[in-house]
Amino acid sequence: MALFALVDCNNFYVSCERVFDPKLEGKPVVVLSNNDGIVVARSNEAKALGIGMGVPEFQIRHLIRRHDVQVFSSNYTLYGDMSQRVMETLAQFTPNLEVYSIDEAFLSLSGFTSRDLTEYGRTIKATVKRWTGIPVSVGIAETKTLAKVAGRVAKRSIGAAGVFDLTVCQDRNALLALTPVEDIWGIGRNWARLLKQHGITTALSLREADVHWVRGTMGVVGERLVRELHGVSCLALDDCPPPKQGITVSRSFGRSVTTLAEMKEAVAFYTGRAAEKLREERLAVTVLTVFLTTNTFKDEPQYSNAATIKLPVATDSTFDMLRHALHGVERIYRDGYRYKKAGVMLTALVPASQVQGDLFDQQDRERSRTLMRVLDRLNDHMGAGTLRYAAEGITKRWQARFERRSPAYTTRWEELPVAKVS
DNA sequence: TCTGGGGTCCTAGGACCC
DNA sequence: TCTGGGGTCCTAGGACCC
Repeated sequence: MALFALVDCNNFYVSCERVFDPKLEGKPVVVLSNNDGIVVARSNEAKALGIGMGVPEFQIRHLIRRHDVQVFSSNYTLYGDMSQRVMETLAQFTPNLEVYSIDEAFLSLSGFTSRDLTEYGRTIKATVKRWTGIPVSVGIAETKTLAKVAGRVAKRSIGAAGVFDLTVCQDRNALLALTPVEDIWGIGRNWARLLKQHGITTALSLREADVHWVRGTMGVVGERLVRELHGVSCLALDDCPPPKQGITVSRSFGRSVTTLAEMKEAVAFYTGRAAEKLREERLAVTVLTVFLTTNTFKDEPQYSNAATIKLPVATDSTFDMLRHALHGVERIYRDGYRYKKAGVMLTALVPASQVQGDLFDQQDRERSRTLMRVLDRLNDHMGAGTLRYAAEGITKRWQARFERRSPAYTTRWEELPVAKVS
């Protein structure tokens, strides 16, 4: 029988901030998205105040002021590093580990059935807390979907204290009946609405729904989900993820961009970042898309467009990508609009080691590769942006704001936390 | 004044081929 | 009257995830 544990970091970004600033413990804390736009993580105290996920910051200012909510800009360098520490800790417990997202992992526990799994879950939870400072909850069940349900119980039930094993649960049906459909992994807003229209409101009623009807309305995804709720594992542990299919870098601007020159600077910057990620994955790109858009929330003239460029030869060189990307911007940019966002997408990726040559390719690939290697190493060691392209510009007035960002405690020497003894 | 960013998978429909 | 059938590939769009 298949057996999974879902390990989920509690309020992950908030917990990362708390590790380095314990005074935040017990207080309402939120972390904001890029550009300090919306709420992306809340402490339990912040949730209790009614602060929703994805709510724009300006809509909750009154709550922030009244309850002295601690607000942070997101610090992805810190969260990425902390995530890696958590995942390395989990890897101590099993080689069969799927890192599902920045704050979640599935562990295969097949073959562990002779143990007391709740006890094992507690050991995992305690070890992660001790080694990284991050609190997690653990859900255990025969399928990934049920492990998610178990994880939800682990988090909410006081008795569970952060660990819940569904396989030894006395009354599984009652528990599924207490799980609203919209809280099931794989059921989003649209499907929840549709299911409710048909009287399906809980995980239990979805499990008991007619499979053919589900297949007809929700396709194979829905059918798989119903089977998973029945305890039939359809989603295997994916412990060696396939190579990325696409790389996107896009940002909202800190203030509107209204000139072609500034737009080109922003796109040059995004292209540089995308190219770095591409080289990290040892991939090369064959299709590059540039897009830009005005602010759809505003009542003003709207325009958005994209240029897709098929490259003659797959490349991982920032210079190649810059040339095409900037040409793309020139093609789609229209004067007279206030732009809010732009981005670069790299698709149709191939392994960098297998790039197809081109008879008419005049460039010295080897030289450009050496240059890129030097550039990446330098930026890696000396800090991002140490060496960058003239096309990115100097002023960067378009750059997003992070006004309340915590220090990069774990990844920059000059921002290391200091312990003072008095 | 102020509304994120980066992904995956599935499906339907059209083009094209034999 | 009556205009094949089946496969593949690609793309756009819709759903979802964190």
